[in-house]
Amino acid sequence: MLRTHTCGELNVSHINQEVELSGWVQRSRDLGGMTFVDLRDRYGITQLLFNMETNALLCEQARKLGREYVISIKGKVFERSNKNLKIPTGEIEIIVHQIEILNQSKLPPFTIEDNTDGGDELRMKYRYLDLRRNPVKKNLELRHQLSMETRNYLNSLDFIEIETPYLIKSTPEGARDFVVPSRMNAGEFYALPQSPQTFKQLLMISGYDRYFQIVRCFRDEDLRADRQPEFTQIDCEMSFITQEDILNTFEGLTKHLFKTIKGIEIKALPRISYADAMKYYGSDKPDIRFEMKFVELNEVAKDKGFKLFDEAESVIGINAKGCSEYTRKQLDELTDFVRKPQIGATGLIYLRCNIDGTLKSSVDKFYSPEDLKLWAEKFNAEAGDLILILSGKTGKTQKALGELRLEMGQRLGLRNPEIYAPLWVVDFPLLEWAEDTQRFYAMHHPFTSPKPEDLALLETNLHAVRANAYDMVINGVEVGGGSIRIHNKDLQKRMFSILGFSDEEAQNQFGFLMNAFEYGAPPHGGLAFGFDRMCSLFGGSESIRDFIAFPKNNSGRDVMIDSPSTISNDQLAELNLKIEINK
RNA sequence: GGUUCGGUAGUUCAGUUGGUUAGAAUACGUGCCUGUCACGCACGGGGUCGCGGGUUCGAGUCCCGUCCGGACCGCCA
Repeated sequence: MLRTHTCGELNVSHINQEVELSGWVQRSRDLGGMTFVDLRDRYGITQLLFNMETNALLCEQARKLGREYVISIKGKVFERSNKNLKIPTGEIEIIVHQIEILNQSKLPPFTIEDNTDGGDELRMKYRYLDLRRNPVKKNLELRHQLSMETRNYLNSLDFIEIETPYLIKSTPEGARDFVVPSRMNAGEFYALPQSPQTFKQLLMISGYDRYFQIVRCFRDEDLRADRQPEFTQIDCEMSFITQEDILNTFEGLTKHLFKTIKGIEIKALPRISYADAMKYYGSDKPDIRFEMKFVELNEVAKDKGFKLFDEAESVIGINAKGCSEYTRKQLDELTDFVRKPQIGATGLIYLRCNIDGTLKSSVDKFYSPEDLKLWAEKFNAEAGDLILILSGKTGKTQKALGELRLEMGQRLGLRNPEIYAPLWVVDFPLLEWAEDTQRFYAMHHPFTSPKPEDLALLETNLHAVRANAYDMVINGVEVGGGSIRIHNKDLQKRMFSILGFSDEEAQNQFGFLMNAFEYGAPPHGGLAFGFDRMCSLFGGSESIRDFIAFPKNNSGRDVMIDSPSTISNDQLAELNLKIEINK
């Protein structure tokens, strides 16, 4: 062993002990007659002291140490005359009598400090240096704690962790698959799993009635700050349960994690239907840290001669409390915001509830003061409030107003990262109609069961069928989702046929599952949490990259190892592949 | 596939209407300094202004193209 202690554990109780420490040189402070060196390892920083008077040779040696040199020292623990109460080891220091340089270091391309001077790109290229920094280290430790507590909790409820294969079969539904060529089966490919969905269902059929897995999943889609091509899920499935059992079990997991990791007691999670989420928040993942619910104005705003509203399917608005003093410039900013192509509204109508009690709107011409008063009443508006109104096609307008609601929440400081507001969104539609391909797609996935009371609608109105599907949403982030699955072969076949699969295609792609349904499939269901998102949420960050040791960039590249890359002709030949790039 | 922002010292950034020798901070180097802990002070080295083309007497600055990176839309059952 090159150490008797770590750099984070020595304190006044160790005074006068001979110790041996190893680590990296964080920085040194040369005061002429004496030199201080901060020695760092995973556990902390310990100050080393070299004195010119007592050991000039060693002190000269210490002065030559560069940043990130790896050294091992022997010395004695002393109480400091000037204590630094900002760090746990700040009351002691080591007077060194022997030093060994284990390895030198080039000057790092960015400083290895909490507030580094390095930009994202450089930090990713030298990720192994970035990982030495405290903020990143804390994130990985948080991730570890979350995974441990998840395992503790689920283990205590008799869940067992079972690994499922990574080399599986490509299926056309859902996200694009990453594929892997098979050397032994020329011209054939494995696909990496987008999720272990079918395998966990098969485990239920095998009788492992409480399964979980903290598992890597792969999707070949464009990336975002909260999306990586490979990401981790807490994947869970249970048998002989109802939706209620699933919600309670994983509400319990969420509470357990908040309590053990953050020390926060979470109250019972509110449940709102998908329909209400869209109606009141314009989003299936509403941020309910703040109210600002949508109010519909159709009754009071239409048929008064204002063409924009008259022709709109929906006139809806939000009440931005205390914003009546917004300047023309601020209102213009908001108008520009909603008109951005990503939001897609055509314009923004406002109603100021002035402090003196008067009402002022951008559409005064068309409405009497009494009309405007009716509007204000709908919002329970008080003097000082600002009503912001959008109109148009219902779905699009809800979505745009949802974005505006989040923007106003942000501006008003209502999206406090210290506050956590989890909820369940339930009763999702089973199916989604796609105009471009003129067919239905499963909103969740094709194994999701319809609500029993909506089964009849499968024959009459597919748009209206609701699913036994649910999402957990925290602070506007979809952290998890799942469903009660279909466990009956005929219903599964019916589902595939609704999705446009021929019997043959369905049998070909999912025959293994439907066949299994014929051998005593229990009722089952489950859900999966986005583990990376969960980490970023607990860590108070928007980006999941900070919580992944070796993440990929926006273009799906690992800039450190420079992947993906081409492969040799020999490798291609072995795989029976020929590359022809179409551009 | 699209929108948008950015690329200047090792690093993070500033750089005015196109005009003398491209700056700051930090990091780094040297010297001084015996209680620092973001040590301090002094001095110093450090630039293909992403790349290519164009406009101009003159381009870091304007135009076109291209590469790279960030955020977003589409996409992500």
